[in-house]
Amino acid sequence: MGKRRIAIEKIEKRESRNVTFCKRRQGLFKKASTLCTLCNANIGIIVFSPSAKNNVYTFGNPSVDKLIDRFYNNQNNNSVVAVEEESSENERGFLWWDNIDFSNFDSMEKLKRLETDLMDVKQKVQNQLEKLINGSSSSPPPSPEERVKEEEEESECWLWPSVEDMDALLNNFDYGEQPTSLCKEENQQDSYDDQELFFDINQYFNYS
Amino acid sequence: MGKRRIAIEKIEKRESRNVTFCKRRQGLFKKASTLCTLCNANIGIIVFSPSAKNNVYTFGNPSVDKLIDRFYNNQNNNSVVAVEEESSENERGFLWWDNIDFSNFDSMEKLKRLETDLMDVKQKVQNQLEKLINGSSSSPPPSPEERVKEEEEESECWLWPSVEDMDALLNNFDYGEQPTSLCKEENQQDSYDDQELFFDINQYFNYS
DNA sequence: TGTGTCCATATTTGGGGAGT
DNA sequence: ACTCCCCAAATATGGACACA
Repeated sequence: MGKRRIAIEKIEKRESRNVTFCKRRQGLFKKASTLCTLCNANIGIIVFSPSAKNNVYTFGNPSVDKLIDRFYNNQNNNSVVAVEEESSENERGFLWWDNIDFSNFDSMEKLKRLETDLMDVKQKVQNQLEKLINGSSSSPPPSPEERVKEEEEESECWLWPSVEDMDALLNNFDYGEQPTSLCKEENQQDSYDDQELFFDINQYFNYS
Repeated sequence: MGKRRIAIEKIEKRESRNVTFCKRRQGLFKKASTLCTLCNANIGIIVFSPSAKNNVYTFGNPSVDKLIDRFYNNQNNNSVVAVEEESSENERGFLWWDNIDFSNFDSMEKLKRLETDLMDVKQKVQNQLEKLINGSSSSPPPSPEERVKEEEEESECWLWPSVEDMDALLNNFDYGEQPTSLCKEENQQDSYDDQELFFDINQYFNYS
């Protein structure tokens, strides 16, 4: 890639070698960087310099530490999941959300965001539902059977929990009609934060 | 470096993104390889694929494990020049649901399935909520190390450490991907693996 | 020793199409 | 989903020299 072609073998001249090392290392990192950006990938690189100082150069998106961490964690997950996979009898198979580690949502803040996003999905699903129901001539037209089925489904309002389910959920949280009630003696101890968020969440998951 | 110049920003078209990822990943490893040879350096690279399969590709001369090991042992004694790429995404990052192509759910059958799964997720969210509310101390207390990690992670995509879009999210599913093999100075043979299990659900998603 | 600059040439890679 | 091929256009980088 230069004015001259060079054999891909160790560069003997110390001087040239260092210069080349410097240039190519930069090039490597740049490549990694653009790859990260273009494909939204995560890359970690560790380079041990051949120089006397033996400096270590690293590149990380995100940090190398996190990537190494994830690297090892993934290996674990893989084996775990792989094992489970064999014992999976249902045709459904595992879907990613089966493996969400909810303990990661260790703050209302995080949960709140998840919930907000789910709301978004919900809306989209409903839109799609509408499309399917209202002349779905654009997409693969459902068979007459399916059509019937759709209508049935619709009346059931299958998308989100049934009223019963909703009640169960609310009860579960011992939360009741919070929106209007002023307070719950029992739960007073709970932080106000929780209460508010609670409210929000219920509202989102509620039927609309 | 192609027939056309492309902006260095996330490639939106999934298809192109994957192709580019494939090409550039190979290019990156090749660069690393020649650099190793030319300058007698030691390089380790970990690349998390943005694809649904979440393959993890690694390059190591010598093995990635040894390099990581050496990396940590050397950190204290040698200067480390690090280049940390800042995440280009907004703080929220892309989440899988941002890229769902709902037009793929062209039948009640499929939509129904999505819905069922989402319900599951919802339930889990609620459970987590419950845990948070009922004394956060009850939930499995993270180790000190993990705690620190969590805090660090928080500034980034809260959902998953270093996971920013659907592809990445699917990662958590992460399975079947053979523990990366190490490759010496040459690109490793990418494993073709992978299960059908995911295929099913993935086909519904179109991260364009 | 480690980088930056210039210039000409060696490589890489986007597009498009195809195969596994 | 991931590779490979072809080809042209976009980059990367030797070699030489300069700077800190």
